[in-house]
Amino acid sequence: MEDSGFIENSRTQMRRGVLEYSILLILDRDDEYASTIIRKLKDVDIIVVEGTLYPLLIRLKNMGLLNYRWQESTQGPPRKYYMITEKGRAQLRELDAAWSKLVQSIESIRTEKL
Amino acid sequence: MEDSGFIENSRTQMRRGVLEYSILLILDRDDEYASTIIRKLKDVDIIVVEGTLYPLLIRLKNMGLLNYRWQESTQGPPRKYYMITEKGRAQLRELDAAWSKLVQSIESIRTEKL
DNA sequence: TTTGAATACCTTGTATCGCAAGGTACTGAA
DNA sequence: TTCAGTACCTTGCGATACAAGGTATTCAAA
Repeated sequence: MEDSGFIENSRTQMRRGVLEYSILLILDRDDEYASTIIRKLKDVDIIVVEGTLYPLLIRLKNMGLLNYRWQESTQGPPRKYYMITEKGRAQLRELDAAWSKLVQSIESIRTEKL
Repeated sequence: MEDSGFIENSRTQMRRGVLEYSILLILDRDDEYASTIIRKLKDVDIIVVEGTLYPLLIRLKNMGLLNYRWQESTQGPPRKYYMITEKGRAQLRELDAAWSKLVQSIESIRTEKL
């Protein structure tokens, strides 16, 4: 790996850490299908591709955190709209806490409360 | 994977994302050897074990972001004190920016600036 | 009616990386 | 000289994001 690959790599790892969290946050607001989720994440510079998202959605669905319904589209094949379940919301609240804690932790290191 | 393994798993992934960043932050303040780094991270609830840290320090050293010197200990074998390099500091500044951006991104999703 | 472009969903193979577990080596005290 | 404590390092495994490629549906244009 060459030089500034390090930064890109590190950035990628940071993004990975919040992927599941981000998706649950988005679906907590509205039901969405894959392309919209990808676009919304991209809008805030969290780049995700299909090959990452589909297996992840399926995993979350199998864990009972998400569900989906098929919905017709005016142009193109039907879409799989994912929605968050009650169980998903419960987990989301825990992830909220975990994220806040992590932000605090980093802040502690930065300000030398060690 | 069973039920609340999800949260623990997600927490772990979040931590992973900031590991390199955390280590550079710590070494930006003082030179440290492995055990101290592990303790400082643990103090802010970022759990890391030896098997994770050693390869990581070696990788950062090979990339020229860190250096080390041997230093005697009053009890036990000599210690490998790691210190950050100029190059390391430069990359750290970029990670600072990347981290701030990510915190902003999550905040955007949470507050619906989508 | 058939072809092709656009859209959507999914799978496979690969590389990375953290972690559990286990190994080596140095030190000082019993 | 043996043992406990400390420190450094490696190996094998599992999880997972991503690149690349595949299938299916729709609609419009030829």
